[in-house]
Amino acid sequence: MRHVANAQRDNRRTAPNQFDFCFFLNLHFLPIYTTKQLVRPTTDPTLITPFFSSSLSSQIFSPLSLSSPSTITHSPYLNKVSFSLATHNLAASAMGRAPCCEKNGLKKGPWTTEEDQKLVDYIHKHGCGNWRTLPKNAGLQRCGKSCRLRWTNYLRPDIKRGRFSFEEEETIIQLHSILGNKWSAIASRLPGRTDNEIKNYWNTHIRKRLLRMGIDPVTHSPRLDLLDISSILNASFYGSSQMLLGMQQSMVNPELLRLASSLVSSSQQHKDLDMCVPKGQHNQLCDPQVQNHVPHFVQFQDPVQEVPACSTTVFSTACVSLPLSQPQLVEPHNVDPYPSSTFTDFTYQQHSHDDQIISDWHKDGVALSTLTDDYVPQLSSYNYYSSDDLMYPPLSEPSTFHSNNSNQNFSFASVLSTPPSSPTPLNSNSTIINGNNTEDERDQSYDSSSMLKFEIPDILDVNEFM
DNA sequence: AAAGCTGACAACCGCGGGATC
DNA sequence: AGATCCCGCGGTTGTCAGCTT
Repeated sequence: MRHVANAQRDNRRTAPNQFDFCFFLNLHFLPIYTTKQLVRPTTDPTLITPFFSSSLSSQIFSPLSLSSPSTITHSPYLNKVSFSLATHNLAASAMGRAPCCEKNGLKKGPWTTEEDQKLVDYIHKHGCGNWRTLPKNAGLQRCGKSCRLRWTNYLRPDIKRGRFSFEEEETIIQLHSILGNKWSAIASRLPGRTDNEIKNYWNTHIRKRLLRMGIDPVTHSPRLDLLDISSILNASFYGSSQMLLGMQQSMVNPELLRLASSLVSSSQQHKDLDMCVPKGQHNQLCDPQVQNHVPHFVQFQDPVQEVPACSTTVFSTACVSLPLSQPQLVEPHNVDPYPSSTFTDFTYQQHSHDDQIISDWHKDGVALSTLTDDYVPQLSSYNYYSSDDLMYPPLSEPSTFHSNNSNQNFSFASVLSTPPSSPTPLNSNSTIINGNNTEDERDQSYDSSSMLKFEIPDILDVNEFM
């Protein structure tokens, strides 16, 4: 049965993603101030007030972060000694692999507690020097590679297991938009998290979520081909009351309908990047290797011309322009266009090269921002965190931010992301992402009317930023 | 209750790059 | 300069638990 299930799973892997209607709605109209406000709207206006407060991230979700702190989750394999090596090797053989340890009679598969203890004891005494000789010296029938992986991904004492916080997830997404699948580089900026853990979390949570949102998880750009616009416009989708609610909020807007049609047409015209991509970057964009490192604000932009009153709002990692039905302009004052609280927040010393990449892209973002006279902002404003659920973007004015100066770029991340000089959020248990309670909570949260009708409370004086 | 499906994640693999000989 | 060794990385798989049908 198992192999049948796996075969079916494999088939699913190649199957196209089922379009999820609600994510289309999320995709283009959801303000992305930061996902936090939208994902976790609070009914307490005082928690909304510090909209541009660096302490927002820790405050905004406090009502929902009361759930249990991170719990240590132990490996399901840890106490399961019974492991069929023959079966495993058979499977490996079927996969066409050449098992690296089999020829040496070395054990593979799940680690036992005894093995773990041996490894830990040895490393505590001698350190983890030569992985090749370590297993022999430690009395383990494992290859060095296996020992290293076990140590680095599981046994290392500084590993922070448990659920990912919102801050961590946001950091992962931000960094992934710049670094691509450089999991180790991303992990170096998430203390206590391993690259494997982040990779798994990305693949099992974030990636799927982005896909359902119609966002290319590689480029972090909207992928119109992931969306079945025609099905959106199909009346059959009206079956769900929730969808209907969303439709009432989103599709009723004629601008949205126009946008939908424009998206359909523009989806066929995405090849031409000249209008927004400086020469010299074109080739990079064509290079899939480079694409991973291309912030999406330099990518497909053309649909925006279909939408009036779009502003140029350059985020540190997510260029978001918010379509407005009215040119309600908000110009943030006293906002450092290149604040130190964006990527320069990362004070880690490792991966200087990747830091340079981040820095470079930051500069590129700045450079691009200087082109904003001609720069066509990206149409979509989407929320990475809209998860699997309905998150209908508000079209109400207060929740949209525009600049009345096309040259005015400002980074929401600068004011909404993890506060500078505050490493604690990343380790905080206060905001939990993955886990039984939070996924459910998030589901409930998204389904709630407060989510669907998210608005910035009156107490937030938007005029202050106008 | 059983079968099937899905999510999650530990563990494996091959490959590439740097260090060393 | 070339060969080999070693390590780390990213992609992939296997397995289990829980859920759904």
